[in-house]
Amino acid sequence: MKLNPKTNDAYRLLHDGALALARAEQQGIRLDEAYAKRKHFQLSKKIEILEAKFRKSTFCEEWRLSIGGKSPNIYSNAQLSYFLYKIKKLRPASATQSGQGSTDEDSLSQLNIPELDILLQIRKLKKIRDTYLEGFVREAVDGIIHPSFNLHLVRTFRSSSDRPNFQNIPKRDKEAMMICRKALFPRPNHQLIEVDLSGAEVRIAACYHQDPTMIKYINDPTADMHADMASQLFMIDHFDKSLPEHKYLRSATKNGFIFPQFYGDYYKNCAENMAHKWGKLSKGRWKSGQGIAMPNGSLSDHLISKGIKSLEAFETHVKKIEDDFWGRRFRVYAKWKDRWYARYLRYGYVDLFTGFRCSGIMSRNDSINYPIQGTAFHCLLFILTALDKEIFRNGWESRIISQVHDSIIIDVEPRELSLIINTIKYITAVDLPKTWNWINVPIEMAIETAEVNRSLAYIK
DNA sequence: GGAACTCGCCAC
DNA sequence: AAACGTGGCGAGTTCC
Repeated sequence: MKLNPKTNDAYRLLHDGALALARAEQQGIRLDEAYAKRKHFQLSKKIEILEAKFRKSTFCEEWRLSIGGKSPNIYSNAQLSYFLYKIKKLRPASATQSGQGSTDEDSLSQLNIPELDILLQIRKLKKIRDTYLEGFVREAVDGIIHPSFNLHLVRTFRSSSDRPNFQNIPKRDKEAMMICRKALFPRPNHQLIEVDLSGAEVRIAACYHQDPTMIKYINDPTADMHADMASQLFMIDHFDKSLPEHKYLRSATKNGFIFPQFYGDYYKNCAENMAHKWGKLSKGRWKSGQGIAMPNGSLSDHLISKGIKSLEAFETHVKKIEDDFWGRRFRVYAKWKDRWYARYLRYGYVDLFTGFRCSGIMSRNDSINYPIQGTAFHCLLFILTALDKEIFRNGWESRIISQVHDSIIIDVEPRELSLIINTIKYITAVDLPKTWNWINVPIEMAIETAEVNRSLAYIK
């Protein structure tokens, strides 16, 4: 891509940011190599056993015969797709970009073939072993990993990371998270901490569109956008966050409706995902007792009692809520999106508050998303750079070691912990809005810490 | 034998 | 009118 900072300030941010990130790269992260190799071995054993089990199955035997008695390559999705959808003539749940029947996790599990679950288990373990553990060991020099952080590769002016990529280490899946993150340590007698720009993109978006409803949600600690939308989408009369069922639907709404809507998704996808992926409801007409549990019965019973009896009816319902979301609740935001895209069509570029310019061919969603993503990252980079400067100015031992778009990971000398935290808070609350006066909502950093000598798996 | 592709899957 | 944004990487496959 063409790097196109428009102003001297934009150039300075990248220059100073690159120096700070270079120091993080040079510092690196300690790898417990013996652990990584031990885990690698254990995973190989497990994979071997699962593979043997799979190869003994009638399903695999059928597959073998279908290709003339050759041993199938169980890691070839092309072969698997051919066997499932051309030989066995099963109906693929979805298609890949090139139109082939898909063999991703969602599609395979919908076929309800027990042997395929073994295959999915193998895939998961191989991902952990080959991408993460093997990558860590391959890239370590004298027991230290030095990942690269790039500022010049991403269309939105975010960063990327490689050799190894330190921005996609498993976190959500508990098992994968523990195996991978237990390999990574601070220097001896130090502790790892992670500071996170909370709701970075939503807040930065608000600086652009200045929607009063959104600004209220951000400023009012008692307001809860996700809960409000969950109540509306699932027709919950009295939302109660202390009920696990309501808490689950709140998180489903956040990840299945609100964020996708902000990225430019539309009601049909949202409705399908909310019903199927999160609500565990079938396609078509619903029966009693289906879906996830609710305080009184199942989700299907609850929705049927509200007059929504099928996925199609739910889609219509979600469409109405989407119209309300953009047409009433966040209408200022919606109007900003229209104006913003119109301006891109007219000029062929969009400018960021931070002095960068995104140009080139963009979709409507791109033209809206890029500046928000980029600007949110620039806030993080500003904080990271200023913190790095303070660390060296004061001669502290603590070191920034990594960064993941809206968070910074620091290897902290325990006696400096409160100095580091106070410095970050000051930079975020005072220096940042003073430097960039277009910031008109509070920007906050949340801090999580691990105890001394504990791995990245224990940050909380 | 390597470049470029597809697919799947990890993160934000 | 159209319809989810950004990356990196491993394995398999295709092309030259």
